[in-house]
Amino acid sequence: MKNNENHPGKNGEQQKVRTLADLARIAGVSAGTVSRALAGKSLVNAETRDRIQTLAREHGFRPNQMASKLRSQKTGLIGVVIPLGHEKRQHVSDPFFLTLLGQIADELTESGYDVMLRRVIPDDTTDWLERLTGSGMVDGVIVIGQSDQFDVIESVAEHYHPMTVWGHRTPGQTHCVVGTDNALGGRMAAEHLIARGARSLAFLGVTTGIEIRARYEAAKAVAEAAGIPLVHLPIDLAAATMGPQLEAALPDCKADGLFAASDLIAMSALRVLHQIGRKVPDDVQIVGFDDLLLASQTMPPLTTIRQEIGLGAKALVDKLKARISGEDTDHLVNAPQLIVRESTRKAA
Amino acid sequence: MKNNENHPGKNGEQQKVRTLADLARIAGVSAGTVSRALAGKSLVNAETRDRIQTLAREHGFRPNQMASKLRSQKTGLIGVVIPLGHEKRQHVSDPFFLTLLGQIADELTESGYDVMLRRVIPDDTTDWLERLTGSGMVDGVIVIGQSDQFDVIESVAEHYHPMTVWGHRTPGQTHCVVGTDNALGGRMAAEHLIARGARSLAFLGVTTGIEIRARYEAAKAVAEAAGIPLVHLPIDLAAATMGPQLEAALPDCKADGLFAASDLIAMSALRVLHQIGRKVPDDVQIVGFDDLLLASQTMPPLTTIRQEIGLGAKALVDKLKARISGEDTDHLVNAPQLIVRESTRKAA
DNA sequence: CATGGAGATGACTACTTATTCATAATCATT
DNA sequence: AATGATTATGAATAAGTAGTCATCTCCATG
Repeated sequence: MKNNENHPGKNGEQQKVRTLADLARIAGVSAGTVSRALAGKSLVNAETRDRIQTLAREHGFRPNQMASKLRSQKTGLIGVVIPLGHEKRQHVSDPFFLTLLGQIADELTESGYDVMLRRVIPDDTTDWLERLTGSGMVDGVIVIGQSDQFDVIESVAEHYHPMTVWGHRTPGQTHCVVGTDNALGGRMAAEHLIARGARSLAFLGVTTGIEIRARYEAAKAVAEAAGIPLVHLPIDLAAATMGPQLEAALPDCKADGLFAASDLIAMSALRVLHQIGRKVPDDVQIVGFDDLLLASQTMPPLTTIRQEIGLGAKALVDKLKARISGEDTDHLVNAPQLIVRESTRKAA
Repeated sequence: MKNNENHPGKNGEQQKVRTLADLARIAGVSAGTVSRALAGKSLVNAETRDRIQTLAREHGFRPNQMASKLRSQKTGLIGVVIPLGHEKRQHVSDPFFLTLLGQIADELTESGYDVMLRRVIPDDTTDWLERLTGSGMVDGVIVIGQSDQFDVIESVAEHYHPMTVWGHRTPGQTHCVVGTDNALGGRMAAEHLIARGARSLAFLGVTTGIEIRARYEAAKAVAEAAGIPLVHLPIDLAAATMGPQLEAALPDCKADGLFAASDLIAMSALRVLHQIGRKVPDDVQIVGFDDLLLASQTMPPLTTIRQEIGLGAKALVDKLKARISGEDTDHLVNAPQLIVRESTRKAA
């Protein structure tokens, strides 16, 4: 036992307490006891426990989480990944994903987990997901959006269990998915536009992502069944680029019913339509998708297909927790909801 | 050397390779060599290194990050905290913070760091920040917004160096801050409104947060100097509640020049003004703050005070990296920029 | 007084990797 | 051929905590 521990020495200040062992020396107990005391275990004498906890507080000591996690083989960390396979310039700025992310973070925090956020641009690599699941860093993974990485996610899901994914349900898929019935949403939008008198439709949005493609295809089917044309304008989902694209595309577009892949696109379209002098909903009607908060704030307020973000976030987290404890989970495909506002006409 | 390695045995499948030692056994080298090989160190024979790396790939082996981080005493993790001291219902939904978060995540990813996202509602606890800095979990911390927690941040900054904060610069403060000159922004907004003919001003936004208070006070000073009244309408920053509040407050508000604490409030105000039949900018002019992407998409497009989010994110990360390597850093207070669009009148 | 049991604590080890130090092997030089 | 320099590798250790097991103390019971 060195003698510079008990009496602080000439410099007067005790060393910084960095480890359990440091605190143990000061408290006159063993490191093991300190560990138990700070964990609030009942195996330590209540008095000793209080003394140690007080001491820890005085010295501002907190156990090193890395060591704790390594030892206990639980990290308390959930990886949240946003793959940006298409739309490189989209960054994480997509308000729908961000809202979902926020709610997921809420739910995870509530459950005592921390969130490790990772944005990946898969590009040519296919191990972006493996790198996270195989790292021992996280107890589970939530993937926000499948982008164009369906196959990669699928192959990881075969051997990695604690993972849930926001996105589109494809029959027979392995990975546990929570999402919206995009086909139903697309159908609702097209049917609504047609019911309110639209005679020529346009779909605004790139269909690289599987979710948006499903919306497009469902709308297309409805239009064809009704004998109404539907053109596809591949507008970017990134806020920065969609504006110019719409300005280029809309003046030549003769459709009187627009179905936008997202509220953001719809909002931008509203502005462009206003600029080129087309009245909404009299000259042209428009339906968005998501029902973000801003959908009710546009002028005119936006008719849109609502996705239940809060429910989705809760389901993603609940199912993930179930899977972490080894259970199996069903998919969850929420029915979207048509929210009628003023960007489409009143019922005849 | 056990004999069940070379020929997989009756069960056919080789065991899962979980640790360096496992792989070392298979490769016929020591764990240390595997560690060096996978780290790409030059101390191993190139041929051996390739062989080990190939083997690792075949077995889908990745070193356990927790152990690695514990050993090397670097976590590669940056904590990003959003304190929500006021505005509990705001969640992380605030688009300005989310945009900033996205850009910060970009910058950190670029520098090889991972992001640990934590949303805290300090409420009555004062150790929300200590708990993160003292946990040994992160190499550094970025705090997005000071909320009403200036003192807590300040006290942590005294002993915890690798931290940068987005927010307001207060003379004499210890913690390294990056932000916008809010007073200048407030001044610019008020002066612009007055120059364009406004004769009675209103400020829309709660002033609990230090940044917004600075905007308000600067605008107030300008108004007083010009002999023009300025009323304060404490509108929530949360998207869900600001709408009803504006609907309640704006009809009775006689001001012909509105300065909104955020673009979101301004956008919501535009809608309410439209509903109650007041024309923008003819009857009433309005200036926002932030210059989010949506500011250019409103109708009419929004005159606003632009904050450079991209620059801010880059500065927060660059300064943090400098502080992690022990350097000291200056504050950075960016001058905001007046972006004139159509929600204010043309120059006379 | 001896035994049993409960309660409290310390010693030790596992978790997995990175690094240091020492050793072995190879090659060039005198 | 012997020495030194160089390279490659293994063994041992350290990072800090959590959990297991053994030990020790104390008190009650017979």
